[in-house]
This record gives sequence, structure tokens and C-alpha cells, in this order.
Amino acid sequence: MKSILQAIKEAFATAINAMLPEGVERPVPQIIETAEKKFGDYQSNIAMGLARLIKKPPREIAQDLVNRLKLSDVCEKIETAGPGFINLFIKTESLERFLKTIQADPRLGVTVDPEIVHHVIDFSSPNLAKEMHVGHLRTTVTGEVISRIIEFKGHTVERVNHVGDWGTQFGMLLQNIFENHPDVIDAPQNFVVSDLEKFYKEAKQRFDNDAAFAEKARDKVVLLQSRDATALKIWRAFVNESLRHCHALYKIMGVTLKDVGESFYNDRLPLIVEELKNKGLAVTDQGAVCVFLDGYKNRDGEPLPMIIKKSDGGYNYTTTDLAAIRHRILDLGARRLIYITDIRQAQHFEMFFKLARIIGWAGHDVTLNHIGYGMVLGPDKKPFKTREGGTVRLKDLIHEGIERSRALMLEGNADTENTRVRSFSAEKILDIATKVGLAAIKYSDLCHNLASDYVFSWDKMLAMDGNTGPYMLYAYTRIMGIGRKAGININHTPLDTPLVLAHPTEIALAKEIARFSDVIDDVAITLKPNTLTDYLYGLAKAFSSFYDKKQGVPVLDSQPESTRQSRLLLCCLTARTLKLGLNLLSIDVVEEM
RNA sequence: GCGCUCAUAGCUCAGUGGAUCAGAGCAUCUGGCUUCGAACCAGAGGGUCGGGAGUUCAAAUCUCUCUGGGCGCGCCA
Repeated sequence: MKSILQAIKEAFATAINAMLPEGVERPVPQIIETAEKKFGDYQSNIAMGLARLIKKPPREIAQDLVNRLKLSDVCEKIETAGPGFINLFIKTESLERFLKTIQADPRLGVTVDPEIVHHVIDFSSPNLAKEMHVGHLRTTVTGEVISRIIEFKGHTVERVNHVGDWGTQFGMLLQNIFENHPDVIDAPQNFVVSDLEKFYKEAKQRFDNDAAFAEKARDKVVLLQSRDATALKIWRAFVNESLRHCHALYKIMGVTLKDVGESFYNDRLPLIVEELKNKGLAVTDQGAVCVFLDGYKNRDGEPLPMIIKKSDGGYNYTTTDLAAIRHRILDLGARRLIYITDIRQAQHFEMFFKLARIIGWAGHDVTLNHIGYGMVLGPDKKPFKTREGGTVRLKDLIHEGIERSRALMLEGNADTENTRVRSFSAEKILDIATKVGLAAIKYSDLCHNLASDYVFSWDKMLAMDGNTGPYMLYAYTRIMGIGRKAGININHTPLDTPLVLAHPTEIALAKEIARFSDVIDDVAITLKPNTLTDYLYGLAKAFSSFYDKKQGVPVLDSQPESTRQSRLLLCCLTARTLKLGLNLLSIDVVEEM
């Protein structure tokens, strides 16, 4: 089913096609929302661009274009204005028609892409033997959301947790265990993630300050590589314990991931180096096997290498990433790969993508995306830390969010004027507080532009007003409250329910609901979740105006019955859109709060 | 030194392949509940979009330059 915007775009494309001579490339009709209502709902500025292709004044072209548009079903009127703007006013009946169509559609008008593309989305990917911390929040939440949206558009998605389960940090850990914690050797499975964290910190400290220790630590990587039984036993226990810890958090967060750690590629690494050598792309430099790409320089202006085999014979992340991308494209059949990491790794991905293309693994039919996100900052605009200056553990962050949200509910509980919360049981409060707390954390992360750093603030994210997770859930529960009173199921409204849009707030709300599929299509391409949060916030605002006693219209109390049903239907469509939109954002709604 | 990135209202942030693009929330002020969920709504004030130059009919958006942050730059990921 076509959205109103799609119908307009197609009509423009057809008209433009007829206006241009053969052989001239057709410009994409850019239809955008107008900034001001008096200029209509949508506008096109294409006439100014066409003026260069057709040697006529833009205003004349605009009028010619308008005359050719076959949009009488969709638009009330189409005007030309200014230097050649085309302003389109949507016909209320076409809105009513479209909303009635999506009423019957569980997907609310979101179409499935005609061509299914197999995706591998790489996100979260923590280093093991350490607890997950606030730095893993954005990649994990964003990755889950992007996966959900792309899946919703009908594509197949493998969500891959490329965990750091090999390499230097395990060498460090092993060396530290052998030297300082021999008790671990016999029963490594008895230690929990906080122990591992402690071992790691000790090891890291020594690794950075003690060259002899670092040397031995590197030897332990080789030991591991050679399948030494003791080393493997400790390694396996530590990996299992770390993954158990990660998945406990993923479960709370509603995140699904398949673990395919770096160790998975071990056997392939020598083959990768061989392949690069054979193709003449790798050379040995200062004892290390390197690939030099044009255009990259180091501090001293020398060519910057990608090291694929270290001088001590070990491999590092570039080689593993290469093995992984080769596997994903050639073995798993991925045609689009998305990596979600912090922006500091941008140059690595740029080089590594370039190399994947040069080798020929990633052909023209493969899309490679690196989504780099900014840092989560504390109030001092420095990376977010605990008061003591330590790293904020993800587990603590989540629990604090839930706890704060519960405290806010209990506060409401003590409010004698608020009869609703008071009737909740302790279990109910905990359940709601958990969902609200998680919604607050996730939403505050998702509503910012990915590329920018943002300042973390409990008070802001838990605020019930403004563009926050709790506000969105509140907006949803309000509608659920209306539905309960009316005795209706939002998902099963009778298809013969009348829909008549008359009041300005009804029309404004209907227009927002109608945009949903366009927004999802946009996010599926741009991979910017904050576009979706902005939309949902606007939808919730439109609903509040519609439902306002002064500005809006009565719903439950309205007469005649057909009007009441029509308005209830608008409530249902709003609620369904909020719920579906929030679910795509990995946020669970609550029925009341 | 080279490269990338950011600078928008008092604060936190959207918008950034042009026009009808100066926006939202918070904070401040004004108005609206004898309960259709006011955890809300309506409105006001507040910014020469870091400075400068250029391209264009049109620049917060593109180019150049300057200033000031952040980050990356050979055996970490």
C-alpha cells in the first residue's frame, strides 16, 4: 500500500518524466514537509532545479508541472508560490481513506522491501573478562534497534556479537593467573565476572608497567594458540563466565545476539595473510606483515600500515576483522554489513572496508556501513564516570535506572490525590518501574543524533515531560486508559468503524499517524534512530492536543455515536503506532503506570 | 605535523546534499483541571546557527580560511 507521500512522489516522477527530453537524467522529486502550515502539508522545490535542464523560468516550469500532476485524489489544492515552490494541501478524505486502510494492517502501512537483502549487523562486541560498562550502551541499544527495523522491512538479519575472546588481554590474564593466582588453575569455573575484572585490572597494570611481564603475557597468547590444555581450560571458563554475564544483561535489555568471538577465526588467520601475500597486497616491513593503502600516513609522514601479522608472529584485530568480513560475505552470503562502534574507530573501518573491496571480497553488490557514535559524557563533559572516577558498569546503570524509576512511582504512591498508583501491588510497581527505567535509558540514548557525544543525565531521561521514554510510555497509558473505559481492544477495532476528520486537532493527529511508514522507510535507509524518536514524540504531542479539554475534542463523551467511534478509532491508531514504533526502538510499553 | 570530527536560545539537543529552516525540550513568565489519565495543554520572552570570505536566484547546511574543543595516526580494539 502506498503512503500519501509515496503517491505524491510517484505523481511527480511521472510528470517530470514527461517534461524532460529523452536521454536527460531524471532528478529525484524531493518532496519535503512544509515548515509552515499555511504553505500546505508538503512542498517541492524541484522547479528551480529543472530550470537548468529546461530553459524556462522556474515559475513557468512549476505551473506546467502542477498542470501535469494527477493528484486530484490526494490533494485538495496545489499552488505555486515564490520563485517556483509547489505547495501541496492534502485532502481530508484521502487521509481518512488511508487511515482506514492501515487500520486493517498490523504493520500500519509499512511495506516489506521487494528485494530481500541478507544483513550481518555487528554490534555490542565487548571484550571478555571485563564487565560491560556504559561504553557498551550505545552500540548495544542502537544495534538492536537497527536490526529490528531492518528485519521489519523484510530483510534477513544476523546479529553478531564479535566478542574479544582472544588475543593480548587473555595472554595478560593467563600470565597474571600463573604468577599470582595459582588457585584459579584447578577450578577456574568457580570465579565470577567481578573476579575476572579484578584479575584483568591487575594484569593490565603490570602489562603497561613491566616489560618482562608483557613479554611473558605475549608468550601466553602463543601458548593458547598451541592449544595448551591448562591455558585452554582457564580460557574456556573465563569466556563462559563473561558471556553468561553479558547475556544476563542482554536479556534484561531485550537484546538478541549470536556470539561469534574472535577465536572463531583463529584457524583462518594464516590463510588470510597468505591470500593477501599471494595477491601482492601484503609486504613485510620491520618484521611485521603489513598492507599499505594509498593516502594514509603516520605521525612522521610515512605510509601507515595495516598490520596483519605482528613481528612476534601473532595476529591482531585487523586480521580478525578481515577473516570475519570474508566469512560473512563469502560463506554467510551477507550483502549488507553494518558495524556499530564508537566513532574513534572510523579510520580503521575506512581502511579495512577499502581493503575488503580491493581484495575483491566485497563486490559492487555488497554494502558496507560503519555507524560511528559519539561518547556518553558526564556533567563535566568528560567521559561518563562514577563519582570515584571509575567506569560505570552497565549492570549498575540499568539497576540505578530501574531503582530511580521505582522511587518516582513510590513518590506518586504517597500522593493522596493520585488514586491510580496507590492501587498497584509491590510486584506491579517493580514491573512497571523496570520497563519505565529501561525505556528512559534506551530512549535518551536513541533520541540523540548518533554521531554526537551527549551528556548523560538521570534527571533528564527520567523526566515525565519533554522528549523522554517515560513521557512516551505515559502517552501510551493514557490511551490505554481511554480504551479500558470504552471497553475496546486497540488491535481489533471493527473495520466498519466510521472515520470522519473535522476538528483541526483530529486532522493534525491523522496526518501524524499517516506518516509512520514514511518515517520507518527513512530510518531503514539513514540508520538514524533519532528520526523515529522525534516522530513518535510529535505523534504523542499531536495526541495530547487532540485530547486536551480546551484545544481538542471530547472522545468518550462525544456525540453522536459515530463521532465517538471515529475518535476512539483515532485513539486506537495512535496507540498502535506508538506501540509498534516503541517496540522497534526495543522499548516495551506498559498498560498503566 | 597529517587526518577526522564538533561549535545552533541561559542549559540539553534536533535540523545540516540550499528556498517557506531559526526549531524542540528544560528553565523563566502568563493562562487553562469540582477528575474523558493535568506525569498534560495553549501562549510569551530568548539565538546576526563560533569569526571571516567565497559559490548561488537561495547557505546553519556546500567551498576556503581563522579561532576554540574532542578524537585518530605501526605491532591495543
